[in-house]
Amino acid sequence: MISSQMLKGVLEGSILAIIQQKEVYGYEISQTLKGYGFGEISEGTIYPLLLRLEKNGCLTSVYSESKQGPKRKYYLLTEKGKQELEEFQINFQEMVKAVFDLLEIKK
Amino acid sequence: MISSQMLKGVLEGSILAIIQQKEVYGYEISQTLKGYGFGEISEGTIYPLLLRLEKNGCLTSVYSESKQGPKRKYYLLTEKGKQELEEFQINFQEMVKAVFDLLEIKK
DNA sequence: AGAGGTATCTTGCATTACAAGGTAAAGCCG
DNA sequence: CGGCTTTACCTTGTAATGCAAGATACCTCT
Repeated sequence: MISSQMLKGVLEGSILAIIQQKEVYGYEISQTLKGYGFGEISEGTIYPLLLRLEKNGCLTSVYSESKQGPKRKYYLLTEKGKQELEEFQINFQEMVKAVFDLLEIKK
Repeated sequence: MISSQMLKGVLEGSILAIIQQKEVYGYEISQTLKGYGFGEISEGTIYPLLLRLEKNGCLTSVYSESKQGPKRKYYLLTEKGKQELEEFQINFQEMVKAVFDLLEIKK
C-alpha cells in the first residue's frame, strides 16, 4: 500500500483527474481510488480535500437525490480546476523524472 | 520546480539513494539534489531529515576535516537503511503506476 | 580586519493524510 | 415496527514533514 506521506500533494491532483473524467460524488471517489491501487483512502482525507478545492474555486458541486441512500454531492471541475490539473500533471512528471534519474544510477 | 507537498515521502528515499551511491555530507546532498532537478532544497529540510534517519538507525556518520571550510559530517547507509531504500523504490513505483493509470484514461 | 563561501544545526510555522467519531437516509429482515 | 447494514456526508484533533529564518563557526582572500 502507498505510504501516507507519499500521497501528499499527489492525492489532490488525482482527485481532480477523477472528477474530470465524469461527475462523481465523494463516496464514489474513495471507491475509485481503491480501484486504481491507491489503497483505502480514508473519508477523513477525502471530504476535507474536496471542501478545500471547492472553497478554492477549483470545483463546484450539486446535490442530487439517490434511490439507495442519502443525497449525493456531485462535483464538477471549474476552469481553474482544469488549470490546476494540468499543472499537477507537469509537476508530477517532473518529480518522477528526477527520482527515476536518481534511482537508476545504482543499477 | 517540484512542489513542496509532492516532495513529502519522496525526499527521504531520494537522500538514501544518494548516500548509497557514495559517502556524502549534508551540504553536498543539497547540491546533488539540485543537479537532479529537485530544485533548491532548503538546509532546514535536509539536516533534520538526516538527523532523523541517523537516530532511526538508517544512517551512521563520521566527522572529517576539510581543507576548505569547517568539518564535514559524512553519512553511510546501515543495513536497515538499505532495506528502507528498497522498500521506498517498490513503494514509489507502485504510486507512480497508480497515478499514471489514472491520468492516462483521459487521453 | 572584513567579506564571502562552506558547513552544520535549531526553532517555529504551514500543509495535509488520517483515525475516530457524529449525523442521517434508505433497504432488509424478523 | 425495531434493529441492522450500507450508503453518504462532515468535523475535530493529531502526526509527519518541508521550509523560512536565523545562529554558529571555519577557511580563504583581500
